[in-house]
Amino acid sequence: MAPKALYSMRKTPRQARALATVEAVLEAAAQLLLKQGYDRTSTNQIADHAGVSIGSLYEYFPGKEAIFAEIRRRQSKKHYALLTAEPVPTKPREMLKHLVATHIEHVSSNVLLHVALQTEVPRQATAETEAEILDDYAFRSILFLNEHRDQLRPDAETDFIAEFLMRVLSSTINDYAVHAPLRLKEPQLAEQVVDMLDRYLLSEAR
Amino acid sequence: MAPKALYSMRKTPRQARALATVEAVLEAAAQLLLKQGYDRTSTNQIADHAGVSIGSLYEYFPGKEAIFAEIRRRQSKKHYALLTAEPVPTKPREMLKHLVATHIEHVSSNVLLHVALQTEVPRQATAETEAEILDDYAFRSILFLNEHRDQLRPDAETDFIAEFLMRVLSSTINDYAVHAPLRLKEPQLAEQVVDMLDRYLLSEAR
DNA sequence: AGATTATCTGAGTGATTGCTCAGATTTTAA
DNA sequence: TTAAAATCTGAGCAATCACTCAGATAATCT
Repeated sequence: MAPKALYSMRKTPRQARALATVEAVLEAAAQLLLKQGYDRTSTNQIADHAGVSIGSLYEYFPGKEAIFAEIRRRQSKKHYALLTAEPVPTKPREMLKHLVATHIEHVSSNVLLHVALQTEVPRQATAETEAEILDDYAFRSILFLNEHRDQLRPDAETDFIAEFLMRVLSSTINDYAVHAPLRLKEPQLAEQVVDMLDRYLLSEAR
Repeated sequence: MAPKALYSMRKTPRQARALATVEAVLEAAAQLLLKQGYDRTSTNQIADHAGVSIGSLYEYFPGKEAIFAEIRRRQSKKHYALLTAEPVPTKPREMLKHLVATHIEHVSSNVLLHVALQTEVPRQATAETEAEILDDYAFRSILFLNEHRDQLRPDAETDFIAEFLMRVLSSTINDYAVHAPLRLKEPQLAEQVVDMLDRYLLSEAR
């Protein structure tokens, strides 16, 4: 028996109108998420707002959670695109600046949606996507760190540092997004994060 | 008309059996949260598991969310108790060690519950409590930082540093709790966090 | 003992929800 | 042109859920 894919799309739209249906559903879901939160948004309501019948919705999404998982997936792709858009700096400090600035830029581009996805939508629905991003993110970091191994703190393994770096970076910025979104716009924040990570990364152990 | 208090308790138990009821409800709610998640846990189910009638439950809690808000409140009190238990170090680096170790200790004491409260329970239900903790936390930090102002980086305001410090610290450890709970037990984690914050705090600006 | 207050009970209610399905409509392919 | 495939429709079902209430039981007070 085939296991049900709870968080991925049921089938890919082949015709233009089908694609429009899917887009409308995602758009409506995002708007309702912001307006009323996850719990108070029903699939029927999403279909209504999208101008689509509830049957059509279930043609492409196996359930409520899958809709928001797909939204999350798209957000991640945007972030990834920002991150790998040329030119990517190669010097450590510039690289850090790039990582931090990109993360802040991405989060800022739609703070409300970013926060809502993180605080309203059940973890499980976004856990897979989350993990994929992190893995890729981590892989690249390890490569990068290895290139500059000689300049880095020798008291911890590269793998640990790579993971640590990314978790500090992303969790801190997410935390500001959730609890103090206005601070995201202050250049001070990016500066201090970069400075902190730079000092941490490039200094000798004590 | 009195505004309904959605997230606080309806009344305080006066007799011993009433207190037992409340405790049983909280205990059952916590267990079910871990086993099935927030959405799939109903108030009737909580009452059943607690060996208490649904009516009794609503005698003390105005709604489902209030139950979990109370659990959150108690967790925070525990953390606070740990944090302020004597002796609290006074030297900056020792203070940092204390903050980090306490946070990790608290989170580790019941990782699953900590994670579930953060990822499953709707934000609103815990937002107030969350804010209270942070405020107190911040207030103490500012006091402390001001005492050692001469040793600190002069390129940022004390208020900013205090907030920054706490957000980096707590969000990083929470992130590990959610995504890599096993790492919490590695001494390496605490060491690196302390080291990073120490370098950041005590160095001159560039 | 009697009165008052606190606590407990649980069947029942009204509302909502996620989702199915049998068939209509449109597009594509032969 | 016509058959097949893709897409859409939406009334309605089965299940669930948070919560109430009218009255029973127990503890406390006078």
